[in-house]
Amino acid sequence: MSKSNFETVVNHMKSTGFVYQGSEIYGGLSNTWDFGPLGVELKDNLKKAWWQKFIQEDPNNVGMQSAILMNPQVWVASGHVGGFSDPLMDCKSCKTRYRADQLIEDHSKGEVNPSGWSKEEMKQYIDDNHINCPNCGKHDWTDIREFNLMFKTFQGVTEDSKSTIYLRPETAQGIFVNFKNVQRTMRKKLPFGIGQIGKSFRNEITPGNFIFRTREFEQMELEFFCKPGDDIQWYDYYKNYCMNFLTNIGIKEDNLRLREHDAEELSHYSNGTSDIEYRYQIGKGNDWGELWGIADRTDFDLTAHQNESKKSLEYQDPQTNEKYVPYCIEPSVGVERMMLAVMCDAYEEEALENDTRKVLRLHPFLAPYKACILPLSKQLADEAKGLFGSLASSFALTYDEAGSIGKRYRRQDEIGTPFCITYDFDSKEDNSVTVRDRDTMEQVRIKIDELESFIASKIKL
RNA sequence: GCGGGUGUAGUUUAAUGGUAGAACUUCAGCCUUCCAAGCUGACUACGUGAGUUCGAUUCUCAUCACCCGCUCCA
Repeated sequence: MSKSNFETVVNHMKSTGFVYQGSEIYGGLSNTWDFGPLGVELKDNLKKAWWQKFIQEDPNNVGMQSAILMNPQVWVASGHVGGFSDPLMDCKSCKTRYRADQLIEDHSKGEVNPSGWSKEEMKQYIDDNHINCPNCGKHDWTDIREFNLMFKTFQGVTEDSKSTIYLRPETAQGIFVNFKNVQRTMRKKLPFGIGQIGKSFRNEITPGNFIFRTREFEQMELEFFCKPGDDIQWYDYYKNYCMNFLTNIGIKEDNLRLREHDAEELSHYSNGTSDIEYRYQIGKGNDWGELWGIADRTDFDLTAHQNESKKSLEYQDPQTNEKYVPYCIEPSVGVERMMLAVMCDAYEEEALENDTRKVLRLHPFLAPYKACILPLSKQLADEAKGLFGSLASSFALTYDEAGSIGKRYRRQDEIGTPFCITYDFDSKEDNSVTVRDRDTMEQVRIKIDELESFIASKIKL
């Protein structure tokens, strides 16, 4: 049993139909990846798992799906237009890149707060105060360039600036702006949560590491609203809940850790932020990578939208008639990152007597195919296809008749199929098939009538 | 975006200033009654573009992509 490493897993995903390079036949487009037939199944199953555990099984929570394109004022309120664009400048001498505001803050030891300054003001301050490159000591700066992380596009046929809109950089704001709608129409009382799964877009300065950081990605976010003061308990609750979710879907506990942000790292509006990190083992000295962010965002977002929109986002307590803006706990996770973590822990090269077997030990709930239907001989192909037809409406299945039976088992091992169902020469007589287990490699005889409930019982989360 | 590295079939690779050979994979046929069998055959590659040259996969330049750092985050 050899330890899987990141590179092997990436190669495996590329060569077995999970992920392809984006726009490959045109030379690619940097940091875009397409999910193949197996990748989309796995990704979909991860989303189903999240939805089941965070929405379906939790009487407090409901789901929604907001539009990717939103009124630009949303991003003013959230701080993504303006404050969140990074003013970057490079040292021409040693080519190191800095954030201008960071340089000024560090230089003044925190006494000067350049947030809200224009880039000209910042450049002026840096020149006036002779702030030199911390790396090489020279004063040879490029101009400051605003780097906004939001993708811009235009709404309407004419490309004038009035119709400039953005692709959302996070799904959360779509929830905040619908807080009242959901609360009223679902007749929700605090505490309750609203969850959403969907694509977000960020013009990252440095994307990379395969699907770990891409400019287009999919988030699963829950905004859990509660009474101010109750936030600490729910914050802790969700830290645990998320951690349990991950181990439940097959991520190894040893490869997970919870890292609490310290005071300096903490956003000014946050009462606490933790990252669940996974040991991706990407590159050297970069073992741990952020997987799931859990933040106590206080009433920051709802208050910001209340101020910007001039619409009340207060909640009235039905018992006390007290009115207040709720606090919010936000567990936010990237689907692709979760997929990567799951794959890294599932992949194994298992040494057998004469060879090694590549096997993806995916939780059956997540497996792209729940079972593969195999005729023991091609003479049994018609019967096996009939069996496929009778089960395909219940599960994602595949079918294979090419090559030896052992070869076909191994093909399924590589893509994580938990069960192989072999229709043999006795099947017609005894109305049974052989079910071979991916993990134990053991075989059991199962009545065809009982096959559906057998599989169903094995693939639950 | 900046610095460094890499680029030959799906994968791993070989050779070469005269347009590429293999293994595994895949596919077809034969065979095969439960863990990568065998036999026969087939498909598929010099990332892209330009330059030098009689001729370039090989040399030069550009470009694209990927990897490692800087930075950031789900």
